[in-house]
Amino acid sequence: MMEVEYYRRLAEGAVGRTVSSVSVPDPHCLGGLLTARGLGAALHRATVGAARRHGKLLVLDTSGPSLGIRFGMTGTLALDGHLAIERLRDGPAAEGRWLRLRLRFADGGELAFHDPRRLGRVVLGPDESALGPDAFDISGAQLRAALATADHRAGAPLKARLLDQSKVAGIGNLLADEVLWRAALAPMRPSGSLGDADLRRLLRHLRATLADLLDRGGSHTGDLMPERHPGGRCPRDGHELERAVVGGRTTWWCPAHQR
DNA sequence: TAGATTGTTACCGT
DNA sequence: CACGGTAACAATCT
Repeated sequence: MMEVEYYRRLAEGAVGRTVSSVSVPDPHCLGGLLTARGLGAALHRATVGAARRHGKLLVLDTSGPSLGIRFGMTGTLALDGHLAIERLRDGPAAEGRWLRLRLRFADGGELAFHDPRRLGRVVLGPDESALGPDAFDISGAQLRAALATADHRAGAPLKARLLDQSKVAGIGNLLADEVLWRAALAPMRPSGSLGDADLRRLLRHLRATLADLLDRGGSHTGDLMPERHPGGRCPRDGHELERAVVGGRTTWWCPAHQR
């Protein structure tokens, strides 16, 4: 999601520019019933009004319909030939090998969506109502509500709730592990079991981690990242990390200090 | 080579 | 019905 914020910032450079044509080298990237022809007709001569982000969804509002882009695991964006993430500058995306969608602007520039693994999707009029509050500006009350469970229900594991985009929008697998590690909370704890002190600590570390990793360069830049392998050790106390599948994703945590 | 992968969603069981 | 777990998707990388 941090990555998507980089894409949003890059896409701000498209604001005020008018689409002259749309090409879709890989129609597989089109979501729902959208066709290349339909997308082209909808965006032709549309002017980009804003580049917004809601969780991992990038939204380009235009004078016509809004364009929504989900990046999957490997999608990335380039504006006027400049990739959003510098470390990918010389990568295959720069060759155009995985170009899935390209908007050309009347001024001669272009916005390109590249996606090697093709899990990303492009839609018109994305449904944002299914997304919870954005992790960047979630309040304490909203976080409490996101983790709350129905009476007498144990609830999903804490990490599963954090990954649920309808509860909190924008937290991915690596970020979830990093935040829980920093907040000293075990990922499999029932989400409804957190007390006030736990919730305050989680919110504080969520905010700090987002700011920190955004500054460092993305969700893969966390302190836990280099230790996510068999034999990896906790950077805080040196205890061997444990691995399990929680919330459907590979999860690494320190059994010594995460409770 | 076998296994893992930064995400989403349809489907299934409780 | 609401909730939560699982597999599938797709292609690449280690």
